[in-house]
Amino acid sequence: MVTTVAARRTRPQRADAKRAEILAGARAEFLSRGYEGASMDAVAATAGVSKMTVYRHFGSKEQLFSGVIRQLCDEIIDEDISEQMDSQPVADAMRMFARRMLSTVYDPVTLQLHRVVVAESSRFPELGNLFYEQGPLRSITLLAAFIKRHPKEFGAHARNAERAAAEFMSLLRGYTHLKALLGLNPSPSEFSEAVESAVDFLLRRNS
Amino acid sequence: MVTTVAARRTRPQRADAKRAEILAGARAEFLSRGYEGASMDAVAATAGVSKMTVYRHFGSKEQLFSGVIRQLCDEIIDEDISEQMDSQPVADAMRMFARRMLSTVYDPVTLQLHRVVVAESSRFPELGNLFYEQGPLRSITLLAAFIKRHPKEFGAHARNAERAAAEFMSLLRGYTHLKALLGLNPSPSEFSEAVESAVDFLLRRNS
DNA sequence: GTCTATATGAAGATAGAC
DNA sequence: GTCTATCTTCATATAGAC
Repeated sequence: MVTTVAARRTRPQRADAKRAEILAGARAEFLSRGYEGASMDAVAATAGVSKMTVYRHFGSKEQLFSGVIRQLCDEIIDEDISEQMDSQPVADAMRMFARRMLSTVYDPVTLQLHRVVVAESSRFPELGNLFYEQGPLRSITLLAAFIKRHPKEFGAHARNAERAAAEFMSLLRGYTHLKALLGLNPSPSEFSEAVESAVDFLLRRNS
Repeated sequence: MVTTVAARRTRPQRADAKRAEILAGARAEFLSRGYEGASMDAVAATAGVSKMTVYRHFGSKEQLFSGVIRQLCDEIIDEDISEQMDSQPVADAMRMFARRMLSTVYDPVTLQLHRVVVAESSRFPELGNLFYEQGPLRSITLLAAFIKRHPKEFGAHARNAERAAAEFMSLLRGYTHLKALLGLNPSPSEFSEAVESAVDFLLRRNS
């Protein structure tokens, strides 16, 4: 009886561990080679399991890919910084928000995720949706809520907060983001310039 | 002698015709399936030639891909509309420029090209460069020149015309472009709102 | 549940006839 | 120059032992 109980606990745990290793291996493979370029052999090798084990856990390459992307979309979400933003001057809060955004968006993993999801949006339309909702849309919504909490500072922008938030983020991304996605190396000054442009836009300080 | 002369003209023309057909077939294949997903068998079948002919003309899949992307980058360039812009009020010229940009950027072929080039920017870095230079950079440069020709209307923006032009285009793209790349269908009102936001930004009409 | 070994097909690239 | 036929490799997915 004792051994049975132990087995009941241990076996699923080991299975979960394998599952996590497979996901980790698949993540590396899909991010670096894309959906078509990735091979299930390489996934199994990287995860240190046999290919059969991969198929037992995920059924097919498509389902494994979907699992990897969903996990990444969940992980990449920024922590909610609304409280920290509310405890400082509005302009400082905006700059803080902007810098957090940039460090997330230009993280190499985020860039690769972006490339892969855009590339496979025809084959996996629901992943395109998921990526947009968990990424940009969350940030826009969070920023819009902040704007609404400070109607005086944001003036007319507060009356259309979602639109203002999206425009702020668009100025923040600029074409620097596209350059990074295309493999060009943006110069560091582009980031600080983008922050100032976006903040000035929302606070109407047209220098 | 007559036949020789005729042959001298005809053979290269036929070879060029085949070459064009191969490029057309390859374009369809690469745009719809991506680099890895595309097959040389399918390219040959779509072009109506044998696979050997494809290899005679282009040597390898990589070279064929490069040829296709280069051709697309050349074709997608907008005609120069500077003269038309100069012959009307500045605000109207900006709206015209904006609408042209949008119709180019949201063209299905452009969207697919964008997806593929971003996806393959690691394997083909020079194509990432080319795409940026022939696409966004050309538009930014053209718009910056227009701004410089009208320093009075653009005020402070004219003193940093390249930056102002890039910011204009960033507001114009907004997140609508990303949504389109992710397979989400933007609502029509997003386009006209983006045009007004971008124009208002540059002309400092903060409504 | 996980392994080794394999079925089955398709890919990129080439040989050799004409 | 273009074709048919083929080489070689590697892919996804599975069968069967333990």
